[in-house]
Amino acid sequence: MERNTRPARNSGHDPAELGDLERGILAIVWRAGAVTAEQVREQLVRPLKDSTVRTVLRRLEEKGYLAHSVDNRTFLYHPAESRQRVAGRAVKRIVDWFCEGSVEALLVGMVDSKMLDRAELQRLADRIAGAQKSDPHHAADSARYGTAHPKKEAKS
Amino acid sequence: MERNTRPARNSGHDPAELGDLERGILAIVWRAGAVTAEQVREQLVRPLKDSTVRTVLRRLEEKGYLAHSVDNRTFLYHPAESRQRVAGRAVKRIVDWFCEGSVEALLVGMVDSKMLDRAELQRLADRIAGAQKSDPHHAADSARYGTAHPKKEAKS
DNA sequence: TCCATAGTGTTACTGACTGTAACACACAAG
DNA sequence: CTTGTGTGTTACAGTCAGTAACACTATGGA
Repeated sequence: MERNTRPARNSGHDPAELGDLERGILAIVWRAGAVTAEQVREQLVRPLKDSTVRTVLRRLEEKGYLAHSVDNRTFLYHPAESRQRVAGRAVKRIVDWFCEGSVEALLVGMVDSKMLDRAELQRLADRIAGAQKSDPHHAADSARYGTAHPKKEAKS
Repeated sequence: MERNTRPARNSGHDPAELGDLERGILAIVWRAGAVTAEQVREQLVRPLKDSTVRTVLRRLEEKGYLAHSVDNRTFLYHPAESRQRVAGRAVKRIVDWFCEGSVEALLVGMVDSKMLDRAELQRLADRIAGAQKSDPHHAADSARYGTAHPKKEAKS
């Protein structure tokens, strides 16, 4: 009888449902492209035990955000999806829940909350339109939006 | 020492951090405009005890989503913020977390995920721009984006 | 061959949060 | 004063994230 007694926060697998640490680690992986648990650990601001980092990485993989390949006995984690896609899905959920599916309402809300002004929105729309037209099949980019993080040495 | 041992899922107060029931009840309040716990209960699909509903309403108020006035000994809950604003904030968080603040990256992700096509984005941009121009100081609207829900009796 | 090392797999505990609700208390009406 | 009706308080179970210890396993050198 499916007792819906539990919060079931993570039905499916949605980005907003990540904890701070998970999100932080996910961000590190996205920036680096591919990293080992050790490398992730090194980039953390807080000192965490190695097993902690690995547990989180494993959970992120279980949740579908990461994937890994084995490079000579060592796990090399890498994104399973681009940040943009994940963000897009997360936003879609929000739009469905809070704006009843209306993207317009969302954009209005953003402009409304001074998160975005109409001029910028217009510019973005133009740029997106342009980008789409000139490159209709990009999809897994990651190093495009000025991370500006010198981390790079992620052992590629 | 502030042990950051706890998940602290709800730092501040963010919409994505709401449970299903909370979200559902919040939606009901948004639709109705102002309701009593009893009315909310009536609109729920699942049969919940009156105290359950009231607890959730109180929690939503604690979290800042709702506010209430007392109408002759009875609480009348109403939204503390418009859906659009809440959605806007939620999206902002996502953009900050997953797109490093780049709204453009987000929009790209949405287009990318087929959540939005560039033509529609353009149309929306135009409409928003127009709306903004004609009414540069609106801020706490709520009943503007065709909820299309026959409010009263919202349980349609 | 055998051990130390590096890395993985397993298991677990704690605290926070949500869903759900019982129970006690207060006040208005009859 | 009794009875509703509605509020305030308290609680418990389940889930999840943060955090980590411990066990296990190859691999390379002594």
